[in-house]
Amino acid sequence: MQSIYNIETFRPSQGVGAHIGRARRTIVEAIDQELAPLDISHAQWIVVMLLGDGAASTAAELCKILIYDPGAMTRLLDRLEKKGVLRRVRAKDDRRTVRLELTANGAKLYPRILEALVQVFNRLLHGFSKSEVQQLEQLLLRMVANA
Amino acid sequence: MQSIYNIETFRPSQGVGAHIGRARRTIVEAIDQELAPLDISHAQWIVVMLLGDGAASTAAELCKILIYDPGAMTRLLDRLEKKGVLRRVRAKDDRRTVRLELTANGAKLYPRILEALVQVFNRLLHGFSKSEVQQLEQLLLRMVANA
DNA sequence: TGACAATATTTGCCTAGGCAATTAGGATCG
DNA sequence: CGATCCTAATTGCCTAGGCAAATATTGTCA
Repeated sequence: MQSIYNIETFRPSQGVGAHIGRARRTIVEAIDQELAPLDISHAQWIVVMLLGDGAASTAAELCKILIYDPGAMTRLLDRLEKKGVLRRVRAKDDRRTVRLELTANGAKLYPRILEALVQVFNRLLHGFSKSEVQQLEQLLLRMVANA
Repeated sequence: MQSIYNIETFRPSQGVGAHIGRARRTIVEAIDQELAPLDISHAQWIVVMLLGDGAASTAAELCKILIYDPGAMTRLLDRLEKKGVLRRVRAKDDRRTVRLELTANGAKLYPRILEALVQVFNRLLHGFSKSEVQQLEQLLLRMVANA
């Protein structure tokens, strides 16, 4: 299997990394604008999104998924708890872990975040066929799987 | 043109956004590990990379490319200047702008960063054909173009 | 079992980033 | 020319994140 890049010809600002970075910043910026009325930071709506989606239910899981510092996560969760978005519930089976649950207010937030995401992605994916979206997802998945 | 996602079936943790986020975090983490001996943060090596590559030469350009706060950029550049990585040169034609130049030390840093990037991307893109890499780049470009 | 490693979370300390206001230089157009 | 708007960079103030150490709990295995 040939190498993709070599040091003589690689231009970092034109490589896959630069494109992924730009795409990610574009997405975050667009969703932040969409969610501006909710007065919630992007780190915060990502967490609410993952909890609402059921993709994570503890701080450790969030940190793993997001490659995020546990100390910073504790404080991020503090802020969301103080806002009344979520609550911490000590798990019975493993008393080290704290289960995170959206409150009624947090649960109301989730569909609004979802709506913003759907709207932004449909705009950014305008002109894509479904198979192109799948292709994109598959290619990214394969990159991550190589880590 | 059909919509890609709709609010009833969209699972954010499985969408394109989540994959892009994961890929980006995976890349940054891998490069940070590779560059750990240089004692340089990822925000810093990205800047050195863009300067070395010639993709940017002023703070404003960096901010635009990176969607980054100008105040934070000033201080990031302060740190790199204090480290002796770059210097600020007031432009003659437009006295508002400060041109950024890598110092001899900064210029020595660049190939090491390049090497780390090439190594990491070749690993993460293992098993990709060149046309698949191009496909990935094109799909991401089209997303950003829709912004 | 008992020592020891591993995991989940939290706290302290320091660094870094976001926002808004400020300063300075340029561009535009009457 | 001059009033006004735009752009580049910086600063102050506050918030947020990274790292390392501490605490509590669970898993491992000799």
